[in-house]
Amino acid sequence: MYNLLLDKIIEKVNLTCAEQEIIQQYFVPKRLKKRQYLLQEGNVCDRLTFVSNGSLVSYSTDDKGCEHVISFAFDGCWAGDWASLYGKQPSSLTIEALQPCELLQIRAEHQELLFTLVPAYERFMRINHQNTCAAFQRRLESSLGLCADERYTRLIEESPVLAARIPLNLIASYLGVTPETLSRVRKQKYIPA
Amino acid sequence: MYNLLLDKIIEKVNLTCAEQEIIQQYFVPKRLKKRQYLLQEGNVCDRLTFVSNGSLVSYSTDDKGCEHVISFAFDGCWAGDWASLYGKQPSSLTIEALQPCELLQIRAEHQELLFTLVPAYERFMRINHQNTCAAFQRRLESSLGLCADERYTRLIEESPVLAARIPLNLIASYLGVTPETLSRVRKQKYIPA
DNA sequence: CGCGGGTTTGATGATGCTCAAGCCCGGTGG
DNA sequence: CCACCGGGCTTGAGCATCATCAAACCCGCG
Repeated sequence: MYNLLLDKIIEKVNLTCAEQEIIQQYFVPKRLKKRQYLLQEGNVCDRLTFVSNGSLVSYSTDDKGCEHVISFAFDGCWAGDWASLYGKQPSSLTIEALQPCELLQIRAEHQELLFTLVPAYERFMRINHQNTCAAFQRRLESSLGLCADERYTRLIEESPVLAARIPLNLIASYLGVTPETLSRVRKQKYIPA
Repeated sequence: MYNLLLDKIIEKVNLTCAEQEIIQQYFVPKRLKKRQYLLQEGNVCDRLTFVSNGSLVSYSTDDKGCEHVISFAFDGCWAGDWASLYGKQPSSLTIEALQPCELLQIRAEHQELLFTLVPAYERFMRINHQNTCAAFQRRLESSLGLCADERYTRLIEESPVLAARIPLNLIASYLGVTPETLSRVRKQKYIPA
């Protein structure tokens, strides 16, 4: 259960056995069934989640009740509402299990402790957040600069895994279009004749 | 020149005088005139920039030559192409001075050194990147969930400073609409009669 | 077998873009 | 000092993209 977590960290920084022990102590396991919520809009997100196994989706809900997918998280990914977690504000996101999940969670205040106890963990998180920023930036670039079919094309180029594992209506939401539009884009793309 | 930089860091973490000295040594000053480029699309972004004074805009350019503003940076802000800086890939962004700027820059490899020499600096950057993630997330939420006039309304609520200092055509680009559309939105909003 | 979620298809309509022109205003040079 | 220029902003008309609404379809599952 903890193997993937430690592997992912060791991929970026060195950890002694003792440090690995400490890290494990602060991450508590949690299971979610399909369709269960990890976080609901309005609650404060007070812990960071690592996905050992399964998949999660984060989405915001607008005035009209429409849901907009902000991100997905698969095995080895991290999930949470960054704005809530680091701003101590109520979450605007809902996070839900797309499949049965095995998760590892650390509470925000425990993570602060861990940063001090294991500096390498803090370094890991710094790197992790750098990559998250980079990913968000790229996402914004496509969202602002490309039209529907280009966004879809780029998505399947860059994240074939995602395209394969996620139902089309959620991919549509992630791309910022309706399922109908995505359907037409795909038709266009694969039956160009 | 270095005061604002150190202030911003000390706002989040403690620094001894010796550490402040070390940090200063790695940040080298640079001046930019209005309209000058800090980074051009295609080059690798190999340094992180702190704005002591002035303002910068980062934008990506699409196939048709249209520019899409990704972010602004004012006094006390950080700028760079995260995807390029942390992914070692050619930048898809151009960064340009909107006003004469006084900047402080640190090279990526020097920053790695600094992380080790001054752990508090690494902590600061971790926090800084957390906040950047949170900001990107909020931006994506409005971009996906709100229509043009709602995005503009939220912008002037949340960043009146930005709305005051930036010409409308750049705000339009930041919001993902054309200047014409923004103009009509503003008319609508302030002359509702 | 029938239900229901996800996907597709079609017709219609709104939002926001494009193109084109005019306006406002500050800066420059005669 | 004024006339001219140019960039930023506004306004208008027509149009493309994509959303909406509605219905049919497909297929796994109870």
